[in-house]
This record gives sequence, structure tokens and C-alpha cells, in this order.
Amino acid sequence: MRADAQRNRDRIVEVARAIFRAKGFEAVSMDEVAKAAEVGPGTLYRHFATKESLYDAVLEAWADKVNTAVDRAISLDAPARERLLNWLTDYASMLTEHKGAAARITAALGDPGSPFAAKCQTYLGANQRVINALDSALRPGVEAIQISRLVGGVAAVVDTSELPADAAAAMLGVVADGLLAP
Amino acid sequence: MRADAQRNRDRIVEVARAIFRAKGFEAVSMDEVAKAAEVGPGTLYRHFATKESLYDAVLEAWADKVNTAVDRAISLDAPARERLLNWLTDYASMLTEHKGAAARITAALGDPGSPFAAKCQTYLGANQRVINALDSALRPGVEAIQISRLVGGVAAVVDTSELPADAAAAMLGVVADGLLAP
DNA sequence: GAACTATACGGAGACACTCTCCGTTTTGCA
DNA sequence: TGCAAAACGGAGAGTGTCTCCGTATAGTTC
Repeated sequence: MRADAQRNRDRIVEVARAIFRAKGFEAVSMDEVAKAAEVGPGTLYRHFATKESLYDAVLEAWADKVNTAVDRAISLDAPARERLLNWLTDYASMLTEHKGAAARITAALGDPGSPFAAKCQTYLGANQRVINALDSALRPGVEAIQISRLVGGVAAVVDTSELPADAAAAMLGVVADGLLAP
Repeated sequence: MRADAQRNRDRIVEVARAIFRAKGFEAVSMDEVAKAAEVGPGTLYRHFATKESLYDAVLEAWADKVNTAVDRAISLDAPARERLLNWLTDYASMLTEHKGAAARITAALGDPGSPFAAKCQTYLGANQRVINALDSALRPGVEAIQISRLVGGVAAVVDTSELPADAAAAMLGVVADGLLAP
């Protein structure tokens, strides 16, 4: 990639991250990002063919955060329910960090063609690690993709309804109880 | 309302119902509805100020179906889990009947200003009736709006990911176990 | 049944958005 | 320095929501 192209790409991602964080996915237009990054729409679209692939680049650092959160939760010296709930809460709060992200990422979980496919693999892997760690404390047959979708669903509702943290916690509590062995 | 206005309104709702059912909320444009109903866009927008308020009119008959489903589920001669799961399944399948409806209706649950506000009251009332009927079989502190949101979240994920019925059933099973007393 | 007024109609178009085409500019190498 | 390849960026196509306002019609009054 030519030096000017690399500079532009970096600046676009940096600017877009700030705008997406401030306004959420839906409320941001590509023209707005292009103007803020001081490039033309054509340049923006050559680097990122769709708004979602731009979003994917913006969320690049998430994968690390997910794995860190898993490590922390499963190594806690606490009962299984608390460890599980710790993870579910972290996961949900990462999904709701950017408005509009939860629904999009969760919808992409089973779609290998999505721009988010790589991230989804990370999330599924994280949930699988949680399942392995908690092992017999969970109901038999619980799968990583089920946890991903359940928490994704909760996060999407929290996001679109702009619910306070305690409402989210109550819902995640129900999910945790449903996942844990009786 | 003038007779011609009433005729147009009725025809718009009838036509829109068919189109929404066939294509889902997002994929239908207001111009498309206007053309199909053989009215101008101006006429359509005078009757329904937004696409959502048109959708609300289209979904008018849902309230009855919800109450019928509650009656059926709670009067079943079966264990609490089966009765609960019966209702959750019915509720989720009604929400996913129209593509795009689940997320929208669930997001409107706490918003009195939404075009769906009246419907949301019906849903909340239905879930409250379920709570009253199952009573001590549920964990203490379970609220109607929590059930509405949890199932709404599941329905939204099922809808956007186009999941098969068994994946939905597995998720609803987790929710049911989380709601029921241990 | 004709005149009149309030009501409703409907199309042109304003505005916003995603995304593309292509002439112009810049870069980096020979 | 010259030159191809690469990148730029703006005009605009296409699609959507929603509005304005001149025109047509319904329903009432005489």
C-alpha cells in the first residue's frame, strides 16, 4: 500500500472510532466520516467497501479485551454462579459499549460471510473457554453459540431501550440461572 | 373522517399487511405501499405519519392473539415448566411472525411515546397474567417486563439470524429455567 | 340540484443516505 | 527528471423518508 493510502486509512479508522463511539452505528453516515477524515467518499469506500467493514476495523481491539475478560472471570476465587455472571456482565457491557453493535455482531454469529466473522470466532472461543472452565457447574448440553446469542439478545435489548445497568443485571441473572445446573 | 378518506385508510392497512408479512418491516418502503394501495405518498403520510405507526395499525389484531395464547398456556394440565415454556414459545413465535417486528416492539416496551405503546401494555399484561398463574413456581422478584424483554431479545436474535425453531427452543429453555424457582 | 367550503388527494421535490464512475493528482521507482 | 501505477475526490445515480401546495372531491346548505 502506498504511503498516502496508509496514512489515509489510519486517519479514517481513528476518526471513525471517535464518531461511532459518540453517536452509535446507525446515526453515523459515511459522508460524515469522510468529511471528518478529510477525504472524499470515493477514497473512504475504496478502503472500506461497506459501513460494516469500516466498523469492523474500528472494533479491532475488541478481541484482546474479550480474552482478558474471560481470563479474569474464570480465574476468580468464587462460586460458579459469580464467575459466570462476572463474565456475562463483562461480555454484555462490551457489546453495548458502542450503540448498535450488539445486534449487528450477534446477528453475524452464524454468518461466515459477515465482515464481523473473525470477531465472532473470538467471541465463540471465549464462551467455549468459559464452558470448559465451569464444566460440571453448567447444565449439560450448553453450547458456546447459545451463550453468545442469549447475551447478545440481552445486550441488544439493553442497547436499543437504553436500559440502566441494574435492569441488564437482572436479565443476565436469569440467563445465568438458566445456564447453571440446578 | 370523510368516506373517501376512510376507504383509502382501510385499503392502505389491508395492502400494507400483505406486503409487510411477505417482506418484513425493513424491506418495505412507504412508496411501495402507496403504489400498491393506489394512493399518493402524501395521502399515505397523512393517514400514517411514520412507517411505524402504519405498522402499528397493521398489527392491530395481535392483542387478541396474545391473550388467547396466554389463556391456553396457563390452563394446560401440565407442570409449571411446560406451561411456561408453552407460553414463551407462543410469544416468541408471534414476535417473529413479521420480520423486524421483534426488535422494534421490544425496544418500545419502556417508551410511552412509541406508536406501539398500547400493544406493549397488552404484552406486559399478558406476562403479568402468566406470572400470577404460575406464582410460586417462579423465582421471587420476576417481573413482567423482564420476561417481555428476555423473550423479545431471543426473538430478535432468532429473527435477525433466521434461526430454526430448535435453536429458538433451546434458548427459550434456558430462559424458562432461569425464571423458574430452583 | 347547484353553489360553496372544508376536507382529502397526489405528485413534484427537498433532503439524507449509500455507493460508483472516472478524470485528476500524487507517489515512488527507474 | 520522467513516467506508469496507484490513490484521490467530487459529481451524481439510485433509493429511501417525508413535505408542500395546487387540484379534486365530498358533503352541506339553500
